[in-house]
Amino acid sequence: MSEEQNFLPNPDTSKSLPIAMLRAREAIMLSFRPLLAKHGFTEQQWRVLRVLGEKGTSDAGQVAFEACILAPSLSRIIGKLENDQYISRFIDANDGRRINLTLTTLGEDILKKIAPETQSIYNALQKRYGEEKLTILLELLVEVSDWSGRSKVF
Amino acid sequence: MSEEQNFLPNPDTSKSLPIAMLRAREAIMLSFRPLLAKHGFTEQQWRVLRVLGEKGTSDAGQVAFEACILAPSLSRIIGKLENDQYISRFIDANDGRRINLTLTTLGEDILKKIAPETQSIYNALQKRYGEEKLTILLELLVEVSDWSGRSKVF
DNA sequence: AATAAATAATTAATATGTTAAGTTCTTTAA
DNA sequence: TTAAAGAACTTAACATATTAATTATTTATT
Repeated sequence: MSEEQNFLPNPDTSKSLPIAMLRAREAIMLSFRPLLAKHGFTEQQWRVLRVLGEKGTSDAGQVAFEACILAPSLSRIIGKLENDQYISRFIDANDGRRINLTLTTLGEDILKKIAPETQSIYNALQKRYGEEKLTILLELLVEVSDWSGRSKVF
Repeated sequence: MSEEQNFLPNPDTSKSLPIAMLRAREAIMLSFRPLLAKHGFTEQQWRVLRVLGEKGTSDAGQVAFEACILAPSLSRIIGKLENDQYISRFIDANDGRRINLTLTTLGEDILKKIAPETQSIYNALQKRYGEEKLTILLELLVEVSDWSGRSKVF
């Protein structure tokens, strides 16, 4: 019989929202990670490429927000992606502080190659969990993150 | 007018479940981080202390699963927590491979001191987003992470 | 126009995430 | 019973997270 103490007044970890988000995210990423690993990308590198493919040329600040990556991390990530020729960066003509990022042809090609595979993985997840269930979950998550007008969070 | 390309066949990042989880988690953690920082703990260190307070003495594997931390990260974290006298570790009597972890008196004291503050923060979040909404969200998240019987995920 | 305040990005320092390799101990099987 | 397989933890190597400090540029003030 193990010694249970539980002198805590707050909800146990199984009812902790931040921990539940971590676990659920991990469960989902288990399906995606092998694909990314196969192509030699990390999650974060892939998010940067996706955002650039989606929004077109964008400055680092926009990419950081959209990809949910803090500025210091992004600096290193784009350094590597540029070095590997997937993106190129240049100073904004109207604001010398801003760095614009854009996909190279190589970056576009790899994106076009991998994106369909991620779609089929996502379809499998929808089948597994139920499409409407995932839709509701997504809505709730967006609601939580949009509470204060998503201002200055990143 | 910025150059939109969007040659991607998969859902845009605003509809990506993993990204939505990241953002929502970040929105929630914004409320908790200042408290932890005030006491000099990281999120992960705090999760380890919470788990030990909740479950009592546990081996490293259990703590890793409960706190949602991979084994290599946990090794470093418990090294620091032990060094700072919040926990102590000793080899299991029945299995020489296992490391048992337990809170020290100092660890229990700090837990008792901080836990009530986290509770009031959580109450504020419930008021902000609605209690039933958070409950539904939590249920959906648990459902996602429990899909394959939570076996061997960690 | 000169300077202070604000902004965008980077660098620095410490901690954690992730995968692979290594250690030690336990269990299995020949 | 002993060598092989497996399990639990640690170490290593590289990438990212987080906060603070720094640099360069722009905007606001006077």
